[in-house]
Amino acid sequence: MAVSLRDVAEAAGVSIATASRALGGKGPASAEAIRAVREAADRLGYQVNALGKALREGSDGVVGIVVPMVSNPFYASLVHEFEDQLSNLGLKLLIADSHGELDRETERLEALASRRVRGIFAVPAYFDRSSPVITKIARRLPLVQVDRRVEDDSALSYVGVDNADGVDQALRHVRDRGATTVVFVGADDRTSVGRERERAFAAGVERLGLVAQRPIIDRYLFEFGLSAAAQLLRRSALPDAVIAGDDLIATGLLAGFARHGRSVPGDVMVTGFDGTILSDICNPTLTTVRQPMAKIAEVAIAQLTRQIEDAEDTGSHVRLHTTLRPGGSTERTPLT
Amino acid sequence: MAVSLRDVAEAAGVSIATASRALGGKGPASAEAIRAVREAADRLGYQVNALGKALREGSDGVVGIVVPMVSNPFYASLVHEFEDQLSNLGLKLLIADSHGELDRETERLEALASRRVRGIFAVPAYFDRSSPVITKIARRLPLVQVDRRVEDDSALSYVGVDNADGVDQALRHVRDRGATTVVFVGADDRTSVGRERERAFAAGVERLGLVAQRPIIDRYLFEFGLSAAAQLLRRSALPDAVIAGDDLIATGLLAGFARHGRSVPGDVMVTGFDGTILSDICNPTLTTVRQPMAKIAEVAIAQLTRQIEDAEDTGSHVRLHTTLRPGGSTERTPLT
DNA sequence: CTGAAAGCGCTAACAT
DNA sequence: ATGTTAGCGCTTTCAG
Repeated sequence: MAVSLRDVAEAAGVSIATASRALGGKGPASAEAIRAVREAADRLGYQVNALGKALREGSDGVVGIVVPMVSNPFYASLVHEFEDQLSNLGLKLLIADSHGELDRETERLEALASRRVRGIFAVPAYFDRSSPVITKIARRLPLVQVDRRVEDDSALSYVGVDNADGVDQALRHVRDRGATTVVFVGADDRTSVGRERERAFAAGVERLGLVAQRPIIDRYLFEFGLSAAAQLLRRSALPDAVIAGDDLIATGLLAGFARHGRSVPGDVMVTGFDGTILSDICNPTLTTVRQPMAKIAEVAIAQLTRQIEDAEDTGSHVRLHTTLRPGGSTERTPLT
Repeated sequence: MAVSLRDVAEAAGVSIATASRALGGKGPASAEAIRAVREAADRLGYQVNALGKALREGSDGVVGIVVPMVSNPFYASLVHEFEDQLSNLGLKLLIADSHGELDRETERLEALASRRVRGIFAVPAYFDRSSPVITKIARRLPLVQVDRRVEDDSALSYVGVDNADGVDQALRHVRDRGATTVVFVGADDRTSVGRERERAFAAGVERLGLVAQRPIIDRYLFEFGLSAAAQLLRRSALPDAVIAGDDLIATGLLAGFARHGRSVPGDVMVTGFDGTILSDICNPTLTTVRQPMAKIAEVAIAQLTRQIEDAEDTGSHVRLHTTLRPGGSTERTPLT
């Protein structure tokens, strides 16, 4: 089998304790011992067994993240950011995909917890139904909610964006470009994000004096955007602008309208949410509400670190700002 | 701290061994003991410490995957597939991002190996320079190369697609639509995939009697496709078709041409590679060479499983077939 | 500075 | 069927 510390110690002619100190650089060790042990370790191709080390130390340098769907470019980028920044701290990332389902989410969270990861970043599948698991796990170990949160989470940490303001930015943007009738095409209204965006839309419409058509709500999928476009075209009149719940839906709308020969932004304007690469790729490019993904990861990691260091740390909620990035999908002469 | 098996055993009034058997369902245990132990475990909120279990058993149910960049939709989807299928086998996925850099790749592979993961899926950063580390790790534990491979890897397992045939499918497709001059815009020619596609292009051009312009090679990035389009436009004449190294580059080309007022497929046809969601999102939709991602994951997992079960298992190479998926980017009347 | 020994939590012989 | 015991590989008192 693999070579263990014992083998190295034997080969170096020292005790296993000395070998450990020599390699770990923690306790005292003579230069001579260090040299001999290092030499033996090299020669034998020794590598610490992280499991043994972790068992002894209570936990290893692994943190987990549970996202609803890695293949959604937004979460892919987010995971990328986390992996990146965590690696600079010497931490590894265990990733789990909940598919936005409670069962899978529960199972994954339990698995991570039982592995004694140092902490967990979670994007809850549901606003209400995920609450018990998330709360339960958070009692056992450091946990930071990212992007989405659960209800009754005043004791939990959370990092996300100001969705209400984000939707408002989109609404004002299309309003300034002449829109009077608008519609919201969003998703997952049983998630905090879905609810927040949908409500912000309703409130914003009211405040800005716009007219809202009946919203269409389903899932964060390109295919949904596609079918939503068809649905909108079946209605008596197209709105001036469609505010989509995320970039995936927005690009689906774009493709759907194109497929039916409608022009964006000519016949209808479209805005997205997230600021993923998708917004650059589509044609016209997508006006979207950009989330500061690197910053989200940074703040979330800082929060988790604080919780790890101070078990008493009480959860804090952080809302970061979004920025509207104008693209071709709303390119009209602004009103003055 | 957390409640351990010992606590449960005590509470249930049995020995720790009985408790283990009662919970694990492995050895013999009386119905009465099982009931008592379960009850105690529930009451105390016991959860196995996966670390202790893993140390004892030599490894835990974790496998690792190292990809060059999770935020590339192709790898995001691949990771998604792996996570999905592995979870059905009760395995967890530890993910690492090499950024396509040798240093990071080496570090991540070592870390995974030292954690005694059951096995590793790796997309090597380089065809040549990654060879030593991949080979070394593969000697220590089950490893399957995915998508890309290293040189001198006859002893290593590999699962990927027939890139040569894939590029050929694209070439024949544009040839059938009237293309005579073509150009390859690819990337990472120090990876197996980059080389294979580039060579297949050169060979295919020859065989089909087409005329190739000087290729442009850089990285698998949208931004590169964008600048490559500009570069092509600066040349004396635009080719009839551009064969891109992947979807990211292809969509960059599409955006680049659009930005300069050129029509695709009118002025120039474009094909991609991978079959990611990007090909649906762009406008026109992208004709692309689809990789069977689910199948790739399936075969790779089967190979890893075989290696885990049989340490002597000698590496096998599997090349899966690609399928050309026609999109708007090459929509012309086929010649007859 | 070094070695002996304990123990992290768990499972698997082995003995009863 | 159950309990005792021996480690998995490592770090860390505690003596010396």
